[in-house]
Amino acid sequence: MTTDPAVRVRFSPSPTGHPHIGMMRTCLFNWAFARHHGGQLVFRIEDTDAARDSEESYQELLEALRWLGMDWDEGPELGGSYGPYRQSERSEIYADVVAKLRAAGHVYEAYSTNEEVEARHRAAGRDPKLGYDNFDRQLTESQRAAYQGEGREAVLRLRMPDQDISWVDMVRGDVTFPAGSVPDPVLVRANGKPLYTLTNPVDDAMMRITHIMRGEDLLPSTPPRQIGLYRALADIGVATVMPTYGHLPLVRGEGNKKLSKRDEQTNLWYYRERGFVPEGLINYLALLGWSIGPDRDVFSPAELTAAFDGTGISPNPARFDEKKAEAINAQHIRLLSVDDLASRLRTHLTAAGLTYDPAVLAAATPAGRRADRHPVRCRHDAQLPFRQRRGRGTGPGGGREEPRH
RNA sequence: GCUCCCAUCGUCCAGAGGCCUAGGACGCCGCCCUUUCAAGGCGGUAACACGGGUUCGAAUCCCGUUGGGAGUACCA
Repeated sequence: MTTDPAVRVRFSPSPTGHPHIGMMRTCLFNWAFARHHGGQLVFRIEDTDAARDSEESYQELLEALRWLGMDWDEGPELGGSYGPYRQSERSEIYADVVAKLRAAGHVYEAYSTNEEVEARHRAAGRDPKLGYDNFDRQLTESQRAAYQGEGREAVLRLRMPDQDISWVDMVRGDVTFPAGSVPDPVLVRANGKPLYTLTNPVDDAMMRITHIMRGEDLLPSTPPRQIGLYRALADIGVATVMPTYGHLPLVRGEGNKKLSKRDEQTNLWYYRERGFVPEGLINYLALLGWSIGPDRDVFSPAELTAAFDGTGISPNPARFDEKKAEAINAQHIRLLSVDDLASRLRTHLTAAGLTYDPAVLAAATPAGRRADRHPVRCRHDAQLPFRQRRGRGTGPGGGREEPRH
């Protein structure tokens, strides 16, 4: 395999639930990396789990990226030369790859149930929770026929290479998994539908992805399996470029745990509703595992992409600190022009079902920008003049509109 | 259990062997400014997990311990 000098990265979420703040951070790093290097960002939807994926969620993902101002070069709604970009539309491609893998002997049919695997571990005196034991690798024709005779349906598993698997991680340096520590993964379900374990590496290979930056939560299982599969894909001519991996530190919530989907703080819209501006949120997110330079933490998206070359990413997990996020956001708000802020305020006023008077808004905005942490609070300021006019006869802006900027 | 990852103030980041009596930011605590709340100014609080090496010299390199996290699905 060769190393392709042009940078091609991807953002490949599954459309389940609302846009997750951790996911957005992952996308941000990929976006910044692509923009910095003048490369391409491929936006791909991994919707191979019909039971969990939803159209609403997909639409929210699009809206999320647009709101944050992260543009992509290939993807749904846009096209590109490696499409389609929704995995649910790529069935024939996967079927073709599977046929080749099968012909080359890289995959095999497995009939074992989890119970049978555990029973075998127990019988051999091993920990029953060890995972799949690669038992079906050496099934004979007659054994296979017997299982089929019972009406069992097989999953397709990848024959993992019998060597240590190691790679140089962009964030962590050398990482090695000993041979035999990762069981043969299932690539295709018994019902014939491909799994993420197959589609993700296949698409990365076929879309010529050069760098894979994603969350650390995927580190223990995914890279070994993917590298194993990549070798097989190279063998059958599907993969030409071995991507470089970079595993980004986890974003944690208030506890010490990874941000959980049930926590409202993981939902991107939570921040938008609370008055975060995209610039502010992006700035804060970038601070989680990275820094633009010594003793500096306020910067624009443009400054981010100019500086973000993929080096210097911290390997340790970061806690999402809402207070600091708000503080960074507030600095961005103060950087906004009065007109700009006023127009953004309008959205919030309208969303809150409040009427607004342009004159009042114009008067309150400078004060709001000067003082408040986010537009939601400015909104209260914008209402203030009404109260004051009634109660104390003070003019719009409460006398605070003196031009101090 | 097994595999992998991580380890500097409460939190995030700086520090890539001597510049460190460890710096910035958020938070917190004072004071100043201010009709309120903010914002702003000034000051303060607070950390290199532990133990061994290597070295003239270690927050920085190596090993171990401890602690934390993640994964261990026909989810992604």
